[in-house]
Amino acid sequence: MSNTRYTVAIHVLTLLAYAGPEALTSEYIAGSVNTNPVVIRRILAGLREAGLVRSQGGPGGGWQLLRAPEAVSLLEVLRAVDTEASFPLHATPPNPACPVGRSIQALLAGHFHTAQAAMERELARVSLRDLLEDVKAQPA
Amino acid sequence: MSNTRYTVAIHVLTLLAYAGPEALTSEYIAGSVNTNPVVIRRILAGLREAGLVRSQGGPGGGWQLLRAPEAVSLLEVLRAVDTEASFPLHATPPNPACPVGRSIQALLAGHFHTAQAAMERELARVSLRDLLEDVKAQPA
DNA sequence: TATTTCGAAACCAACTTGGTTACAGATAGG
DNA sequence: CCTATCTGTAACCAAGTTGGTTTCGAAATA
Repeated sequence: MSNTRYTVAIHVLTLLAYAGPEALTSEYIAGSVNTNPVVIRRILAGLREAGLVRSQGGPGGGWQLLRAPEAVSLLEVLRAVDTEASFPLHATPPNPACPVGRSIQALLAGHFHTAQAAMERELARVSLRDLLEDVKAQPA
Repeated sequence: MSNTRYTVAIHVLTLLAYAGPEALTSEYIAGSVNTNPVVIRRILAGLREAGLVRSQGGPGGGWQLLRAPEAVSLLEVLRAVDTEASFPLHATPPNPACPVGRSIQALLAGHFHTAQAAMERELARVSLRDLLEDVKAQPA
């Protein structure tokens, strides 16, 4: 997870929640994120596959959130953009003739999974509504 | 954290713990990890700066663990190789004229920090000794 | 002194990343 | 049915990262 797509995805979804039922174009969204509309469409395409948003072409079209903001957790967004595992293992398989090399991957996979699960538990506790409320509570 | 250095570092430290007081050369270690000795030296150089290992040149030289295996947690190893933050924020700063763009980074930084702290708490619970015991408990 | 080992720099191919251009297709609305 | 406005997608790019490799100097041992 060494890319910014997760952050951008949360940003965009919060923006859609902020906009309510109104559809936002990728160009408008790109203006808030400060990037290119195609980048936004790429990320939103993944969120659409996950069932979080829908898109509509043509005039007046754009993107809308499909769920209530309180029903979308940061964990769900992570799963939707999930690039892959938190901790990659070896680039090339370790030497199976070595006792450590033989077993280290399975051992680490277990510990890494436990650590990641703890992280995900925290992300599951935060919803788009939480973010939305904090945004609205901001001083102008 | 999208590289394999953390995994390799834990592998190497476990190997050093397995070897006890005996010094292991980067070439021998590379044989277990199945990579190039220079790659091993690069990673061990960082662990030496963190005070976890020491190196010695010349014949009979190599690398040794400086601490008792039970006194080295996976969290400490992570900190020693730490490439950087878990969740990178935006590539370019969001639009400050947008209410969401203005506040999203600070909000996410907080939530990401909480999530990472939970992950680190789990990594802190596992020591090199735990790994060593599991390796030794392996069937031959 | 000869051998072994680390230290460090330089270089490389492969891959990822975010950004950009370009254009086809769909849709709403007059 | 035309036109302006959207999305969808492919293709391309520069920049950065990654793991690996070669090379050579320095230090240490015996």
